[in-house]
Formats: sequence, structure tokens, C-alpha cells
Amino acid sequence: MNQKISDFIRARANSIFGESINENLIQLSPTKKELKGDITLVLFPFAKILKSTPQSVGLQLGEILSAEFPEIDSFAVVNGFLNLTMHNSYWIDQLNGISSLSQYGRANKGSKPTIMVEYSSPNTNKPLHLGHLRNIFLGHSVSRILEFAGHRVVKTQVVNDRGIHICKSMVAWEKYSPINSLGERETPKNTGFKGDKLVGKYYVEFDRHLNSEVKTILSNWDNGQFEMDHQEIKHKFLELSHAKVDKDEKARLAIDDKIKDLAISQSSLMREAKEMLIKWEARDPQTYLLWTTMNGWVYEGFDFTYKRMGVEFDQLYYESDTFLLGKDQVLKGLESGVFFKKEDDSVWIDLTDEGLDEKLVLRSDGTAVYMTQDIGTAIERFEDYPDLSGIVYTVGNEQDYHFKVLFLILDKLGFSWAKNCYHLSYGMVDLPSGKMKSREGTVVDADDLMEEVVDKAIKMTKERGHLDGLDEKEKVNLYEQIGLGGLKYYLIKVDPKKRMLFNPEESIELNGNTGPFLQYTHARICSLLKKAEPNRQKVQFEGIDLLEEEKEVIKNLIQFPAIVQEAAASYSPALLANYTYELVKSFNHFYQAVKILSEENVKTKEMRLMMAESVGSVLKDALYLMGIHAPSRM
RNA sequence: GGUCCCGUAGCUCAGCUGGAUAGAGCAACUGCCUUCUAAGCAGUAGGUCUUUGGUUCGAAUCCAAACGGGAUCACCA
Repeated sequence: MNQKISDFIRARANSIFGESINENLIQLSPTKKELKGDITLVLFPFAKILKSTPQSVGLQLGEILSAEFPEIDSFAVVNGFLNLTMHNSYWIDQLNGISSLSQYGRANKGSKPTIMVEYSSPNTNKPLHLGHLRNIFLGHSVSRILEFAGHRVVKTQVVNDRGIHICKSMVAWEKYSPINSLGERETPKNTGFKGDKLVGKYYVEFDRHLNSEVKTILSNWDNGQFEMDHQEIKHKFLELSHAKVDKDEKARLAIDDKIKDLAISQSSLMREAKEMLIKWEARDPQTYLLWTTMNGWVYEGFDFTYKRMGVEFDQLYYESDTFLLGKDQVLKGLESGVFFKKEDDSVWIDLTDEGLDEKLVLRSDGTAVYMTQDIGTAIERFEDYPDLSGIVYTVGNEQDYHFKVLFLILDKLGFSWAKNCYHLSYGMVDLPSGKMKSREGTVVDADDLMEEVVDKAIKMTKERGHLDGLDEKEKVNLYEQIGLGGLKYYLIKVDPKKRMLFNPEESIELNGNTGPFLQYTHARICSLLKKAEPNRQKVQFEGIDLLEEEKEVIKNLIQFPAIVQEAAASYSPALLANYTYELVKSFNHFYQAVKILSEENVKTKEMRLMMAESVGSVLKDALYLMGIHAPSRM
């Protein structure tokens, strides 16, 4: 309707205003709730053009519009705004339209280009944590929204399965795992430990031993004890120590960190990890076996976690496969002059013209860095999926710079799709106690958290006792849906770009603006419709009266397709979450204010049931788009 | 230090492509279950939209600066 009015005004601008009108001067919005009206036109711009008062312009326009559009029932000019009130039949028609569509809000599959969405991208040295949860729920929801909005979507992740971090776990496991009576070291099988947790335990173990070794080294150095063949280290240490003199505290701490790094590089443990990485790269069979085994444990653990989260992927990429990619591209880019080589043979790109720095793309020894790999992987993906138009990378905002550079490089290399690559950059998740730090053990484990929210759901659901007649399996299923629904909604409702505070108590809350509140509304609607089912009648709605509460609900329902498109275009499930909450609030308000089953007027009753049906169906879809189940009882 | 992001009620967040008296939830207080699921609904109270300038009919919204918080600036990933 807004569009129709806007088009009309623009088309008639010459006769009304004596000149043509820019589209953005026509500002239409929903009328404020306290005032009578449905659609509001802002009059100030027109008053300016006509050198007249908003009042008189409004009256004129009101006449013209209501003559043109029979849907307009009445209008009023208030404070420079033209408030149009629509006929009841207009809203009824809208409701009928929504109700008659089986796929309301869903665009035709494949009507928009194919997009790849990457999310999760875990390291295989430790379990998933709260930060991953935000990443994964966000990326998963965006995938569903894009698909609903008409795109074909390929969901993917890059598994960071190689590198020094996993070697640390491997070294620690070989050195420190106790051996049981059968002569075996600890495995998920013989300990009952979840695979990723077990590997994570040894990663921590490595860190612990490393720290104590470093401490010893540092105190030796402080006492002037250096190993015989390490004059160079001694020299560096003394140089750094002297540099601390005359510096402020912050600078001294920075230097201390450098000294610590020096000590770490000299530790035997670190050397072992590095040796293991070299062996791995040389495909030493024993190292490879160990690596495959431990990664296998981690994948089993991840599979369990992903399954509980209710997420899935279409295509996996492993860094061990992709880390050599991109070198050829860099060499090609070197020939075409996109990159340049420094004296030590390292390859760089100069981005100073773009306001950025020079960035390394290939080490002096010819090995790849992260950037090299990402260049290669992106190109490979477009080769794997020839109809791909772009990639969405769901990655934390600490990598903003990296992606800015990556997309720039791809563009400079001449890939036209580079402009369709998007870094879905989300903010960090903070705890009330501050940042999550693995070193300080403040990391919130993904599995533990899911367990906690489900426990709370069990407790609260039992207290309410709405579930008589459900068997145990259905109940367990429902507890999962409620607990996870709450957690997902909690993490998704905040604008992805913003950093957010994770409050453990709030995240398991069931009242207010929460997932379970939305689910509960859905369950009530299902129950209502079930009771109404035996006595449904087909009726026409002409001449029916509409209450404000009813109009509000219909207005919200009308919004849905546009919200889906907007959420897709801005990669923001939060928009959808906010919309859904508004829809549900308006429905609950309506639900509490009117009778439905006991309504005597059949037309009114059927119309209200139709509204409940439509809300239920939109709500179910909206929840689906956020990865949340819509239970029919709870 | 350079670059980027953020600052709205006690707390967590909406609103930001400029529009009417800035909204929710939580926490506090008051009501509403013999009637469709009270995980609900209605209400009270709570604001210098960090500050100062600018742009204009109009600024939480746009611009600039200051203050405060965060991220990033590796031959790490």
C-alpha cells in the first residue's frame, strides 16, 4: 500500500506540486500507536516546496489520495503529518491474502543467486565455547534466512586442523598421558571422556608444563645462568632487560612479554611441538597417525555438539588440505604486478593507496601464511561451485582488517565476485566478569552451557505441569527444544555487529523477551486451533468490524516478507528476532483481550481463528529461521 | 601512535536511510487464573539518548571535536 501511495504521488507530482518529486521526499510510515490512523505521510517537505503550511497541504493531499484509493476510509492532519485510516475491508483482504498462501514470506527457491555461508571454523585442539555458539547460531540462522529469501545456500566451515596448536596437544598427550594396565594412554574410549574435551585437556596440560618450564628459564636468566651455546639469547635478554630502564609501566610489561616469548622459544617443550609440526609437514607416518587419531576424537566430539545445537554443513574444508593453496595465485599476481617481491624473496602487496599498510602474502622461505591460504580457498570454492555468486564469512570482528585486505586482494587479482564477498563480523561475547580468557579458565564451554539451559527448561517445565499425556521421549525432546531455543534466541536477538554481554542467569530465563516466550505463544496457538478444529466453518468476512488489537496483529503479519528480505540483505537475524517479538506481543495482547472459541458471532470467531492460524504459521517460520523449534505443546 | 567499532532507563538491549510526547525485557511496585495454556496480560515508577559545537523547519539518528570502553596494526591463525 505504501508503495502504491508513493508511486501515485510521484506520478502526479507535476499536477499537484508543479514539479517532479524525488522519491525520498515521500516519507510514509506506520502511524503512531496513540493516534488514529494507519499510514502516515510526512508533510514538511511538500509544505516547503509549495511554500504553504503543512496543514493545508495535508488537507489537499488527503482529498486527492482518498479520491484515488477507495481503501482509504478517512484522514486527518495532525502536527504536520497526514494520517490515513484504512477501511476495515482493506485489512480483512490483507489477512485473507496472507492466509491463502501456503508459503507466505518465502521467496521462490533459487530465485536469487547461490551464496556460500561459512561459519564455525573451529580449531581442533580444544572444545567449542560460548564464542563459537554465537558464531554458529548466527551463521546457521543467516543461511536459513538467505535460503528463505530465495537464495541457494551452501553451508560450510573450515576446520583448522593443522598447525602448532594441535601439535601441542599431541606432544602433551604423548608425554603426560598416564598408561593404564592394558598399556594404553588415555583415549575417549577408555576414559569415557568426550573426544574434544580429552584433546583440550592435553592442550591445557601442555600450557601448564610450558609455563613452569618458562618460569625456570626466566629465573635462571635473572640469575645470569645461560646455556653454554646460547650467547645470542643471552645477548637479547640483556638487551631487552636494559631497555626496561626509564620506561613507564606499560612499556615495561610489553618488554616482559617479549622476554617471555624469548623464553618460550627456548623451552624444550616448544621445541618438541615445533619438531612435531615439521615432522607432520614431512608426512612422517607415526606423526600423521597420531594426528589423525586425535583429530578423529575431536570430530566425534564436535559432531555430538553440532547435533545438539541442531546445525549442519553441506561442505567441509580442512585446512590440512587447503593450507598449500594460494601460492600459485600469489605467483600469478606477482607476474601481473599485483604483488611485489622484497630482497629476502618474501612477497607483499602494497595497500597504502587504500589507506592500509603493506601486507605479507608469502614468507621469504616460500611458505604460505593465513592470507595466502584464504586467497586460495576462496578461489577454490568458486571452482567447486561454478554458480556461486558470493561468500559470507561469519568470523569475529577481531579479523575485520584481515577480511578487508583479503577482499581487496581478490578484487585486485581480477575476480569479479570479490565484491560479493562479505565478512559477517560479529562482536565478542563478554561475561559479567569481563572477557573470556582460556588462560584464566573463564571460558564458558558449549556443551556445559547447553546442558545447563536444558536443565533449567526441565525444572521450569515440570513446575508448570502442562505436559500430561506426553511420553518420556517426547518430553525429553521438548526440554531440548525449549532450552536450546532460549539460548539461541538470547544470542541471536542482539545486533550481530555489536559486542554483547552474556549473563548466565538471563540466558536461561523463560519470561519476557526470550525464546521460550515465543515458543509458548506458538504452543498456545496450536492448542487453541486444535480445540477449534471440530467446529470450523467457511465464512465470508464482509462487513465485519475490526478491533484495534486485531488490526495491530494484521499489520504485523503484513510486515513479515519485507522483514525476511531485510534480514537477508543485512545478514541480521536480530531484525527477525525483534520482529517476531513484536508480532508475538501484539498477538498475546489480542489473545488476552478477546474471546475466540466462545465468540458467538461466527464471522468474528472464524476471522480470529484465521488470525491465530496466520500468526502461528509465521511464528513457526520465523523461529525456524532462527534455528528454533516451535513446539505444539509446552 | 595509525585505522576501525561502540557509548540510549539501575542492568541487558531496540530505535540510527533525519520526523510527532525516545521504546522493550529484566529488576522494583500494583492488579488479573470457576472462562481459549498466567512461560501470559494490564498498570505504576524509572531518561541531560556520554559531552560540546555544527548542518536544518526538525537531530538519539548526519558532520566535527573531546571524553570513556573495545578491537586491530606479526614472515601467528
